Amino acid sequence: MTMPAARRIAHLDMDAFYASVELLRYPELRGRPVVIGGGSTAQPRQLADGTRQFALLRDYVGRGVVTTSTYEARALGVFSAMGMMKAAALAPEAVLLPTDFDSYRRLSRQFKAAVASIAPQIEDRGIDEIYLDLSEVAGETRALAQRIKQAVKDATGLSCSIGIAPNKLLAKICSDLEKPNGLTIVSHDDVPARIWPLPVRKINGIGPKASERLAMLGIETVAQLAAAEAHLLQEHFGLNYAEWLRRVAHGLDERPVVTSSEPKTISRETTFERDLHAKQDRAALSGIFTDLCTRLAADLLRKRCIGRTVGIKLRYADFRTVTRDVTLPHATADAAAIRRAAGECLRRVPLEQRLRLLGVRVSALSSMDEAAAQRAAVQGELFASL
DNA sequence: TCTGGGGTCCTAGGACCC
DNA sequence: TCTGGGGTCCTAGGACCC
Repeated sequence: MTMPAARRIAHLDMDAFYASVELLRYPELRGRPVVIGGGSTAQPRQLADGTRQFALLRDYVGRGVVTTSTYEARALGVFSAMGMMKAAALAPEAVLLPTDFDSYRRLSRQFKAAVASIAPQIEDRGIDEIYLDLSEVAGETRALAQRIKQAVKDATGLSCSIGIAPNKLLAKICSDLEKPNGLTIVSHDDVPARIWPLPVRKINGIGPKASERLAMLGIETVAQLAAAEAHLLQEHFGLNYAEWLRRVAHGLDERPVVTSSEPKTISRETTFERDLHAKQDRAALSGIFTDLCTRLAADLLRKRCIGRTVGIKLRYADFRTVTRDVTLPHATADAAAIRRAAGECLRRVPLEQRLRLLGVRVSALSSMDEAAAQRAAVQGELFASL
């Protein structure tokens, strides 16, 4: 029997990415707690003496959340996804900056291009992280990782953390172990010593709900998960998830590094500054709804996509979320067609309660250009048959 | 000091078809 | 006309991730 060759997989994660990009632009903020996000639009003001004046977190009012924070802000308890008002209570003196996605995307392209020049097998996992398959790349592992880190630094001025392991599961866990500017290499034999002591929450795919339920079974570490009775996990999590839990607890994961993929859904949503009522705020709501459809149609066009299923999402004041969708006879990217279909969906949902969020979504996507080519081919056949 | 916006994947029931 | 088994599509909700 032949065993497949062991793989060499890396996970590369940029350190506090958005915040670090902002520090490139505003170096005087180094060492200070800085928070990005909150839907804030306030740009720093240039003063007459050449210095800049920044907004402070304590002056924030609104319902935004923290997108990223510097390590100094994290030391004060401010983390991603935390409500800004809560963050302001913890770190009133922290500097508040608005998000600037255009800059982050530009730096993202730069670091990925730098990595690709050394290791071309890249799986995109969002703006600030990637997986790499290094199995076919020459070089001793640590030296290779150092080269990649240096290439990222040279291209962007930013640091990253890299984990290298036989699979994506372990590489992802590793990249987090020595952050920031980390480099962690783990083999399968290291799993008991390096992975088992960690809380189960460190596993990508075990979120707040699952870790809560595991804790109720007395399972808090990966070691305890690895030692858990199979039937106990099956009772509480079902056959598939229980089997997955058992495998990841032993560090097993065969997923390939996927170097290209097509989008499945494209969506736009917005949380209102204050909760809106379908009747009293009908005009405002209608304007927002149409605007979402217009922006969504523009996104579809930019990505050369059309979609056959149109859906809405709404969130009530009490945070309950409902969705409705409808599948059309033909795929579309047209704002008015999307608006009509989404309007039908909206009519199927109760609207007595106030709303805090409205979203529009298009799925069952296909390529605009392939669809056009197929229409042309069909027309050609028709013509030829005449 | 209540909780953004953009995604992916999974489950589960019902319709519908053979 | 009392009841199958498999497959696919559609819809709704939820967990999770960045």
